[in-house]
Amino acid sequence: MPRKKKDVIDLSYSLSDIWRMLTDVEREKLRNNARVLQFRKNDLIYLEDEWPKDLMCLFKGKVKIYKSGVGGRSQIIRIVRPMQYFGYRAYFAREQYVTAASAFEACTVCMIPMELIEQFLRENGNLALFFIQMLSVDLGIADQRVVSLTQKHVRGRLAESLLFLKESYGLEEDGATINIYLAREDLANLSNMTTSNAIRTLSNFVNERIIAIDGRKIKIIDEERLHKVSRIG
Amino acid sequence: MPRKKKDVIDLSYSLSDIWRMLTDVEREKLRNNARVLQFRKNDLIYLEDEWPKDLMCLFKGKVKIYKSGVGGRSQIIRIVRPMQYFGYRAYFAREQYVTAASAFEACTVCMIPMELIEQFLRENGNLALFFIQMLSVDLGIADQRVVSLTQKHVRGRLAESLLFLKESYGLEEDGATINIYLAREDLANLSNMTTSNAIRTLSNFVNERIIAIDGRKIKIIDEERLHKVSRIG
DNA sequence: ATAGAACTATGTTCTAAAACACAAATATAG
DNA sequence: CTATATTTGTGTTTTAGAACATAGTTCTAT
Repeated sequence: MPRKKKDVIDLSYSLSDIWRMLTDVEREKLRNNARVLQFRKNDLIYLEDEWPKDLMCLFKGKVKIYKSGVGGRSQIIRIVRPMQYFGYRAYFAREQYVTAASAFEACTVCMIPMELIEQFLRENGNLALFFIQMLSVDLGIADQRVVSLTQKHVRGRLAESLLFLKESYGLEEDGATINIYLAREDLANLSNMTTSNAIRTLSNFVNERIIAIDGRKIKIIDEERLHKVSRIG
Repeated sequence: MPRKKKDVIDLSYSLSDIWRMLTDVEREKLRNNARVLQFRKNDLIYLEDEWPKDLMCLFKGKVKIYKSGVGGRSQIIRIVRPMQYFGYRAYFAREQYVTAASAFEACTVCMIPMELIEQFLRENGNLALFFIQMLSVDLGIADQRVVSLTQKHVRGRLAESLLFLKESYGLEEDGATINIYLAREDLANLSNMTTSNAIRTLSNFVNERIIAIDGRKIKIIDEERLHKVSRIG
């Protein structure tokens, strides 16, 4: 499904976070081993139970990391935006993937063999700290998420997701419409609720003039209120 | 509240995971900067919103890492057993703690300044990998936990917690009693349910001859069934 | 040793959210 | 450009689990 990218890509820019920590020798090795792949909307990037091989950096597009749970119900664990790294946790833990990743929309992803990354960071304290920091931030978010998803009510969880999507992917030119085209089901899977509940609650938000919807496009009318609902419910 | 430990402790044994990766110079620095503190039952070890200073290694006792959520309801995020490290995530993420830690029972904890650890691992690839691996494993557990806590029903969540406690702290000499003395409330906070539900469900398990209870002591009678309940509910 | 506090147990009521059902509106493939 | 599949929207029913109430029991601190 994925196809190789033919255009020349400037890795020093696209991988700048990592690039700037490397020596010339390391940069050359990286250039020789990095592959850039294209994925289409809904393509799978990796699967639960696969063995991790590559560090992935999202160059373009939007990716969801999710986990299938009880009775096929799926939970979106985190979403990836361009310039972010993913797919490396399982390798470091010496485990198979416990999550799967798929493309919300057409994506360009850079794949770098994890062996190479591990080799680099054994010698490169800054790079090691970079990964330690990413993992630490993500673990903090995961801890927070456990409490939000289990303790907040439907309204609070959905409001939190909308704000989270806005933070992650930003707004369109009108300064109000969240820049992602999501099915209600994905919104539900992100917020730990049924699709009906996502639809219903979204309608309620519209009636309360907190948001406006036009098909799958969601416009935030009253961000203040949305924050409040996210906190209080 | 915490008191300094007077007895001499063999750090090379108690911190062996880290110790064996260090040079002689590093070991000397570690010895000069490590402090060993005693905590009594229910003592707080660190608090939400505090700035992290030390890497902590639990030498003796049992610790819970928890987070207070909506309406003061508390969620136990993870539990710590002897020889495990904790308290370092927030430092690496350059954040205040998002969790708190307290002692289930009398504990001995070794505190090592995080500045020292960071300094070591910048130069020591193995030590860096050690932390990367711990964080990666914990992040995988957290991802798994989000799904368990949100999708499993009360019975499944409680069964999972009992098995988890058994894995973490082991069994007593009889080969059946879980080696921890927990209030029903803690069991509830671990399993994301109300105390009443923990009590009621525990009673049900007793009636079904899956476990036996004697006060706070829980004996696993039919581990097979417990696994099944954890999966199916 | 004993009073008071905290914990455990169990029954009852209430409610948020899931499950189900179906119609209408949109996407997508041929 | 249709035809079919998928997604969205709403009303209704059901249910798991929270909330509440109260009593008995076991800690724990003085």
